[in-house]
Amino acid sequence: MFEPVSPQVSFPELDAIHLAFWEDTRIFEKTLEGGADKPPFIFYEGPPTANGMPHPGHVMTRVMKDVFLRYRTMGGYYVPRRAGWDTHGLPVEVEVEKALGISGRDAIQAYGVEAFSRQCIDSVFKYIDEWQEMTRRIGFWLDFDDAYVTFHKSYVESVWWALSEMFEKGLLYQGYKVVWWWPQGGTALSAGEVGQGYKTIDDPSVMIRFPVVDEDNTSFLAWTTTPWTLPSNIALAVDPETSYATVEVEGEHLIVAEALVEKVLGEEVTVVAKRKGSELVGMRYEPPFRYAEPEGGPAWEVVEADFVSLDSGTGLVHLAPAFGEDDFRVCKDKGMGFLQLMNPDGTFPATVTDFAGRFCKEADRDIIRNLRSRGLLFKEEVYRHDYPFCWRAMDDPLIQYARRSWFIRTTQEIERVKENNRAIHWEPEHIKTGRMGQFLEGNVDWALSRERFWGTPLPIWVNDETGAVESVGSVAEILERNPKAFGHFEKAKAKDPSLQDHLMVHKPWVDEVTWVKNGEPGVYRRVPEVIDCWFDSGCMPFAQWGYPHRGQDEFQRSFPADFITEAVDQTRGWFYSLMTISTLMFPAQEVPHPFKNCVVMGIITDEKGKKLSKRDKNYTDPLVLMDRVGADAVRWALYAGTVPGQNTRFFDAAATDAVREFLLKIWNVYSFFVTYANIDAWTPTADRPPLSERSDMDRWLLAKLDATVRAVRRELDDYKSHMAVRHLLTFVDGLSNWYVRRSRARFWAADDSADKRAAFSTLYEALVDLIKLTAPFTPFMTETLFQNLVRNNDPSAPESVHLASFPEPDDARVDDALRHTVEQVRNVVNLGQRVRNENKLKVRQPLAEAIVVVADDGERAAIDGFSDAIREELNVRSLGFTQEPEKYVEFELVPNFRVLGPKLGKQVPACKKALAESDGSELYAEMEANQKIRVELPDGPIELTPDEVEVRLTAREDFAAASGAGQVVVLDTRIDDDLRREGMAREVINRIQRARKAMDLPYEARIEVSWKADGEVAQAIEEHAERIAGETLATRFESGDAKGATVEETEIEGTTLRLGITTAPA
RNA sequence: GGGGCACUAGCUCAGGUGGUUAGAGCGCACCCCUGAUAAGGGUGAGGUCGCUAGUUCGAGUCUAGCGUGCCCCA
Repeated sequence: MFEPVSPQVSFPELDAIHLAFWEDTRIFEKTLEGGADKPPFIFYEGPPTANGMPHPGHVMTRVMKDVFLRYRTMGGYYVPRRAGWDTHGLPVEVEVEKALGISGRDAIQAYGVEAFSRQCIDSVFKYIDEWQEMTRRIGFWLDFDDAYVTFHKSYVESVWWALSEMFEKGLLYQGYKVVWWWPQGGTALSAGEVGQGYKTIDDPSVMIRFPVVDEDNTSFLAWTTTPWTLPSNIALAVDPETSYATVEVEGEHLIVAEALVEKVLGEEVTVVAKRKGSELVGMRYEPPFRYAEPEGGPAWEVVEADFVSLDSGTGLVHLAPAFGEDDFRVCKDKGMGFLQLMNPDGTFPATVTDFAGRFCKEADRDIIRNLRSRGLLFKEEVYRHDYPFCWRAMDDPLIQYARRSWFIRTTQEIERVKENNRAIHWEPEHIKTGRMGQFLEGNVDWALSRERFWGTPLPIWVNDETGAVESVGSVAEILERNPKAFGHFEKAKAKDPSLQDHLMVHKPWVDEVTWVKNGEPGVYRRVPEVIDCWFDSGCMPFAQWGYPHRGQDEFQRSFPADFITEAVDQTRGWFYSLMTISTLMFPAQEVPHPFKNCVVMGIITDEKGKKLSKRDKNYTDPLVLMDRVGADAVRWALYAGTVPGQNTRFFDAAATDAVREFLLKIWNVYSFFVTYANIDAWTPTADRPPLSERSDMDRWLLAKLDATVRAVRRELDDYKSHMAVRHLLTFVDGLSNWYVRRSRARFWAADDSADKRAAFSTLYEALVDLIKLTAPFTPFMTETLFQNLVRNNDPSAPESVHLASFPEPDDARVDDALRHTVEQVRNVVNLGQRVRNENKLKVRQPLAEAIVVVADDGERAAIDGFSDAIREELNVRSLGFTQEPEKYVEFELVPNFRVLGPKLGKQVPACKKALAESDGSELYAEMEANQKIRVELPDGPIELTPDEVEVRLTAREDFAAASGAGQVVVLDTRIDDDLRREGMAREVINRIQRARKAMDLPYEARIEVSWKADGEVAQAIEEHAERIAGETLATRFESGDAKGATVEETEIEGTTLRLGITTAPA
């Protein structure tokens, strides 16, 4: 027996039951048992930051991870799933700053770095409960107990090891990086922060003379909106392809882009000479200021650059590499020198005698005045543009400022990174050559260091006297150099035992670690920087195990990963850091590594395509949504609606649809099955007729199921979950709307026939395989079905559907011809229903005949095999196949382009024309008779075989007929007395059924009916009394005064019918 | 400014290698069923596949240009 199933179901309630069940019985842990005997399937969890609330985007990546991991688990793999947390970086610091009500480096230092770090460590798991609950609720199995954490000492030591290796290989170096700098705050801002602070302001726009050396009375006219950077000028940039004109203006010669002459200098000028930009390159000029000599290379020359625009300015751009990213890049490429005449606090240093101590932007006016007084200023205007300010102090402008910074020389090994990238299976494919490929093409060295507090400290120690540099890869290496290096930390810990050991490798404690070396003067002290937290997470393949200091075996076993998935924003984030670090660290490893397959999800937006944001409240909290519709609905909506790489408009309606379109359909079939199985006491141990003895309908369902199994496996193997979803939907439609609908009578049958046993067996087998097939997608509902259908009846069955095996292809079930036939049959039924609809012939009214016209003999016979089904669906007494098709249809022969295209080439249009102009019926007859036809083409006659043409049938208009997909269905619309009375009888059945429903009778309840009617209706009832009684489960059905518990009076074709209905005594 | 992605029915989206009647769900209209029933189902209307060229016997699908939107970077 099965537990009775209500057609009404609350999925959220079932969720709660299964979550408890899985936890109580430790199903997740059991999927990991026997790991040594199974092939491993390695997954890396991209560590989220738990100091923000999870939102639907996180739900999406989590369910996407889960479906492939469950699939592999059921496929017999050992699939460990270790959680991880990303815990370093600016977002954490900002949260803490907010909580403390402080802001900026100085404020943090004033507050105390020690206390600040301790606040950070407390903050990183602020929302860990919400994260774990969301993860649990959505059904993503993840091992949180053993999570890796990026701030843990052993993790940090692994990262140190990686950095130290890179340092030894010369891959880690110090250089300059231009950042957006907040002078008043003394800190760089991240791109995200910069983006938040734009204001529209007016800046001076000045054109300055740069006198040409060796050309008398001639100046370059260059343009800038930041006069304060002029003392640090290094070069002028021109576009090599643009034409530059030397123009005579009031006795002097000025060089500007030819296209801008009129705009800049007016019409009253004489062009003296023209030169291409490339000819100007290398020319020297007098800089406007000479407070200091540039270092590291030549200066004050014209160079070419790719960003010079003619939209504004003069076509020559002043370059100050210390204060512009483009400037820096161009000057570095050309090997130019460097000059940075500006203190980090935004004031001019003493060297700049005229403006010493002045704040950069405020000095602009004086600088312009100075230039004017020396005759160098040509023109001054006001330039209105968007300029970034500090988002925390909107009066403070940001400036671009070159800072000393540590880099990883990724460019040195970039070809190997590219090779690795090419070997990875990206889903969607275009990431490989597109977003990631292009990113790698433009690769620059990884700016690694951050002048912040809460991060992995850069493990570089510099001798404060000799400048010698050392890197270390572990605490042990430090202790070798100085056994008492952490004495201060031990002391602090003795005073406060709550101090976590993890903090000994963090600021400020690690900054106190020093050592000296025998025979060497000076003390080794750590550099102040911490590192980019993307480097942390990129180290996770080995750092999660503490490798190489420990966890050697674990690392070997779990490297590289088979599968990872995150959203597209990780392309330049985690995906890049994983790939690059792995390439640099493990040069001998066969590509791809450290992951083989990567599914890149798009981002989730609201229904209008807008990014989800906490502030706009344009999404429902995932937990609230799940409590409303259940986790499976949310999961299914995401699988059905998201395609890798594509943005997804996810809104609550999609989850509601998922319930109706998928979950409830399966539930209805399940409920139907259990109801009748229990009535008949059918159990899985009953006799199961062999496949060969089952009906076409049964074998069709199982053939369809098998095709679905193959398709779903193929798509999941290929990481195309959205395609797998479509196959499942198609199967469920066939199961519900064809198999069950057509087979219901077989389940009602009173006797214990072989056919009924076949029906139960088939439906049972299909349901069980279906839920296994679906379990990775909707783990909750499928568990319900599995427990009741399988586990309840078989104590030896797996304890959970998630411990069961994923369905395998079964060659015995394959029957492509049968699947094709049923498609044809369903099409015939649809066409017939269309004819009825168009002719207003309700299905209740029987008709004499349906005539099917098809162009193919074999198909005709196959369809005839389903005659019963078609006759019932269409309510016709007979199904016929006409001998004279031309009476009902017109034939048209069209080339089979797929076949004829390659064969005929340019003659295809001629062939199509010739066929269209011939008499289709004659051609068809000829083809039927000879299995070939002859067609005259301009280039000569050709012969066509049946597979080279396609026969199209169109219904003639003078019949009640419909055509489509190569078939025509004609209905005989004549209704004689006999048919009409049968129709009336069906009306009577309909009225009694409605009354039963109104009486709320259980469907197996027997009734007694008395009826009263006149004329043809009475005659119809008498003729069909037995059938009426049978279908309505009436044990007595007789004419007479309508009396009973319920008396119904209705009308059938103008005749009054009175019905008296009583429940029959048991 | 650079790179990437997208543009298909009123809405949300599918459409592996180009093949001639472009699909689904929702919504809408009409209807059916009433023993899966506070469910289920059918039929229909609705599309110059963003625009313009090109390649091809044949383009939603390939190429180029343009337009619009989104994402990443600057």
